Amino acid sequence: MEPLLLFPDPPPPEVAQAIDRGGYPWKGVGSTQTAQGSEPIDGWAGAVVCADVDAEGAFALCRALRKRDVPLEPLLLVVRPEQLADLELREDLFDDVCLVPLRAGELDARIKHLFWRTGRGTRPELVEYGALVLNLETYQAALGGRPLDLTYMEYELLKFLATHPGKVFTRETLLSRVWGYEYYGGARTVDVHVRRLRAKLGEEQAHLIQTVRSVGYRFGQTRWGD
Amino acid sequence: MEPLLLFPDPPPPEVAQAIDRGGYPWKGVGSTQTAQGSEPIDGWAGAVVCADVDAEGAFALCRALRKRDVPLEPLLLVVRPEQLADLELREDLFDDVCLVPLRAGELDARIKHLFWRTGRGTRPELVEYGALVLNLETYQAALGGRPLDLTYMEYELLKFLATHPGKVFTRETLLSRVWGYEYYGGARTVDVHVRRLRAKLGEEQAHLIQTVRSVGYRFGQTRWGD
DNA sequence: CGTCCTGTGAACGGAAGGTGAACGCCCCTT
DNA sequence: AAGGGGCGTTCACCTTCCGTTCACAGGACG
Repeated sequence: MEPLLLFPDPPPPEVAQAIDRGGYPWKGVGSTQTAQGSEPIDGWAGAVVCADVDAEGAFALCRALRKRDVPLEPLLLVVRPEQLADLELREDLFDDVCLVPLRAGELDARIKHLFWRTGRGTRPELVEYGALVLNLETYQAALGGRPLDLTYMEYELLKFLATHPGKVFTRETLLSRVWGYEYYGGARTVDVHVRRLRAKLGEEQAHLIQTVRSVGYRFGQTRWGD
Repeated sequence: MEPLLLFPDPPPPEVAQAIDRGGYPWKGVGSTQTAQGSEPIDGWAGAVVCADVDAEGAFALCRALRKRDVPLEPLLLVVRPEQLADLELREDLFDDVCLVPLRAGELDARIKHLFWRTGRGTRPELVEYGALVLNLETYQAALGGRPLDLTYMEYELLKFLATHPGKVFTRETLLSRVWGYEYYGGARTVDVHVRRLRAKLGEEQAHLIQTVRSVGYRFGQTRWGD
């Protein structure tokens, strides 16, 4: 795991101890310049900036970390209660705040939640497989940025397949899972929908849906098959 | 401004006082059921859920508020320090935490920051999407400066759609969210209102409301990246 | 070579949504 | 109290779309 950036250097003992207890690697940084120089190859996992002593330096660092091409996230600010008022016009500089003196477990819980947020939190519900992206909220599909114009059943079928990559489904299974349990109709219907999906995926990506002879269909690559 | 939801009912005095000091309107809610029943037409501005006494009830409420078609945001959880460990597998239920006993100004600062993050609170009186502007205070709508003469339901429907651009809503969802939970009527009513909205938007902008066949309606263009 | 199985093209039929109009309710005016 | 206009709702009709089916051809496998 990439390390957390901690300001200042050395950081307050209680903060460093709390982060150590959470098991996160970290590296102290004393100024904006050293932050650039000592940045890991894979970047920082996040930052914990203590503004309790050198408030000006802390805010300057936050600003610098945010103005980069890839703004650093998440950024947790540690301040004294009296400094809360100073945050009013600096909302864009941080993602969460923690007050000193720290309370047991609070810093750890906040870091956990921040990681969860930036990892999976507010993002729209997506189903992704390679260049294929299905947006479940907007009922839209795209392949390498190019939007796919799918009908309802095509979308549902592709969604089901893409959420179970590599697995083979019989036509009957697909009919019951995608069309509905009570569905009673010809199994060849699946074939036709697969054909149209392949056509819309384009010759390039048509192989994403593979035929497993005498069994059914499979979505996605197999590591040792093709 | 729409009120904040506060749990439980009545909320702890120190929490209620802190929110009053921030100048936010609020309404106490005692259970998941009453939360539905007493919800304002324009929805809640957010929620502050105190889990210090009735933790189970608080988490159940959070879950209910998040599982809706339009998840309630932002949601601030208030817990005792010993409860921090209970949050580990419930990261999706809240946006921020605050510990009791409260420290001066902390709750207020957190609510401010949450509103800033979610984009509401800063200017709740306007809803903008491209050339479309809805003035929530005066109940007026304009398209590229040209005022739109909308009826009440047309305005409400357009407002709801425009505040959730890109997302698809079924007719049933629109009926329950725009018309009200207890509404019982034909789903085709939505179609007619959509038609009139499209007509008033003009041929140029009629595409702002898109039909998603077999699903419902969607407002605005796709947001793939941002 | 024969048989299964799947790909392919086309056609059918039904469902979903657009459209125009009418109904009924409420409120305002006279 | 009667009349009328605005507005939300409902209905009937029609068009378009698309899911389904069929027949046939091509390919895999024994």
